[in-house]
Amino acid sequence: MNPTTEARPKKIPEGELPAVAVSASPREKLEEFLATRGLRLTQERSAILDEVFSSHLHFDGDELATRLASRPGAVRVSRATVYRTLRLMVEAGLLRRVARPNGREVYEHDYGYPQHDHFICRVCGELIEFQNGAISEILEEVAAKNSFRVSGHRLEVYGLCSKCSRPQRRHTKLDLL
Amino acid sequence: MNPTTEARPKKIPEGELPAVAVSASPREKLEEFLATRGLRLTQERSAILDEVFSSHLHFDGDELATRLASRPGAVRVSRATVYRTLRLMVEAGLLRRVARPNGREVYEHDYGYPQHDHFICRVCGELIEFQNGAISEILEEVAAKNSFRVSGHRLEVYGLCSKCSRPQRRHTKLDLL
DNA sequence: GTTATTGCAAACCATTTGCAAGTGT
DNA sequence: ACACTTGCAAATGGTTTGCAATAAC
Repeated sequence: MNPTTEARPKKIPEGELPAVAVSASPREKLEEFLATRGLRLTQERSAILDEVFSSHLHFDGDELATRLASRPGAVRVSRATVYRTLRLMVEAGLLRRVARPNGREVYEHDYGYPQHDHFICRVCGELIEFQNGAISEILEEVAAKNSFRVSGHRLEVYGLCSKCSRPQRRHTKLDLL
Repeated sequence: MNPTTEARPKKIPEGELPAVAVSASPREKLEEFLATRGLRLTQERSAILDEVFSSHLHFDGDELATRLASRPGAVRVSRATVYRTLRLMVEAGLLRRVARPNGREVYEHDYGYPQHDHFICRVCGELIEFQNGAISEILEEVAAKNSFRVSGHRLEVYGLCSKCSRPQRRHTKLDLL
């Protein structure tokens, strides 16, 4: 019940990191986060962490659970725990949610990775990342005028990717929104 | 089964409308849309249309269904029909979906209303609209570089509204993402 | 030894859908 | 008459949660 920050190993200089400099590994970051909450780094959480950061791809809870289940010698992790842990990792600043037009919550790395947004193809559903500092700047300006304090944003740009905008377009069951 | 555009009353100059000029009422637009699809403007759809355009507020399917149910002399409209019609109205270009961080799909007018985006307060959940043409321009540029063909976007800017960023902040159960 | 954590299965919950009855043209 | 529509209730489907068993510190 002690509210002071007694357990805070290595004060990491957050905020203005140069878009590439990673001060600590995702694992360290997670450990730090868990410590400050009196939570534990269990085998399950560790396995999830490994799987999540094994590649820089977008994924959803279900996929992740399936991937974990198919790892040969690893700990079994229930779907429930996967979802619970994903929530933790979002709170810890390791992951970020990126909505997709079909109800599934899609995640991506948010730690040690520069801010970016996405193009989302209405046909094939592919996510294409892009970076543009001007957008954040504009948002800050507009926010100031509205006395709004920005802490983050989610920008989804819909349309057709180069593959799907070719002459002979195929029909896919994906035209929501 | 005739694919020609036989029923197209009043060719409306879409696209570059001056942000205020409304060429036809939402009802006309819906009728036109339904006609081209061989669909009907039923009492239920009509009632939903009225309710939807009775105020320029954001709403979700559930809310709308409840509102409709509480209208004294009006037709009863089932929840299922409300959802079905909302989908139609999105396709017709009358409504647009604006995601909210809690799973419910939020709608807003998209016809006769200028393109805009939203600030979303993490504390009170309020949606504040703002307009900024520069953002769309930037997106077009970046998209061109990525051979992506933009058809629309959804930008949600999270943070604190002026009310909630005052010194003594209250605690609310709303801190997702 | 506590207290946090997990797995399971059931619960959630907004939205969708099958189907038989009803309605618009 | 012939689709298109509706309402109802059941189904969906990703995500969450209650609870007893289990593991971490």
